[in-house]
Amino acid sequence: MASLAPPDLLAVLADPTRRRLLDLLLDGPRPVGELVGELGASQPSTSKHLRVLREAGLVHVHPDAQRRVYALRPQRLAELDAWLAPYRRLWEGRLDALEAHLDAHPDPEPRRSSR
Amino acid sequence: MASLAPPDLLAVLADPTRRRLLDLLLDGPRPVGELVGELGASQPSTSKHLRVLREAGLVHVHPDAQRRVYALRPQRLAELDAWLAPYRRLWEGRLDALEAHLDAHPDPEPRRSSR
DNA sequence: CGGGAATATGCCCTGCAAGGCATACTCGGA
DNA sequence: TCCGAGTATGCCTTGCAGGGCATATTCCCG
Repeated sequence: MASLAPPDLLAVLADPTRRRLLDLLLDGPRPVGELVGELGASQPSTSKHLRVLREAGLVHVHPDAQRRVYALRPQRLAELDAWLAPYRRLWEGRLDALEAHLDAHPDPEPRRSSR
Repeated sequence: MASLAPPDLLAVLADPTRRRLLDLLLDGPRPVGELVGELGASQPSTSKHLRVLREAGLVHVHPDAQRRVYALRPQRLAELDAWLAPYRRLWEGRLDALEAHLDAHPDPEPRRSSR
């Protein structure tokens, strides 16, 4: 089951600027102008990033006169959370002990080259 | 080599091939050869991706003769989980009302002239 | 109506990441 | 000691993402 429908999501989140945008939106919806200000990026650049976020379903826009108020849309991130699930079991469980063990022994008992 | 100051974790995960590698490793540690086989990618390419994963702290290598057995290292993913936390609260909680509201406004139409 | 504010788009340019190929390296076994 | 299996690396090329700039677009207001 491809819990992570569009691999896009991770790719979209790969950009620090976009993550910063999401962070800013954590405080609540904001018009582009404000985002531009706090971001320090140019307005066109910001708009483009917002578009990417919008197309990824990570934000939502709500027109207010000539303004566009962007708001967070966290649902999509639930998919990321789902993708993470199988791994979470690993880092949460006692497997960590095994991991630590391996980490401490870069070169344990050599095995036979049997296949 | 900075183990504690990894390259953008999300940037590393942005690559589908690398995610596929992680997925494969969910089943347990494997030598490069096997990974190459199941991945369908070339050996050099696979090795490069593994390197990126390794430098990001997402996998761990354990030499076995001329083989390199790669294993998952989920800890780093916990960071991603942590990053996700503030958003999780949103999609899990009381924001449902807002979401419902947003749902009533199909916004993702770029071209909308019916005003 | 015209002007101006707020935002989106299109185009161009640059840097970087990913793939392919050949090759260097490192073991273990005969 | 030499050979071959298994893996890493270096170099080159290409496609694409992101930034900047100018401009189109859409709206409010006087």
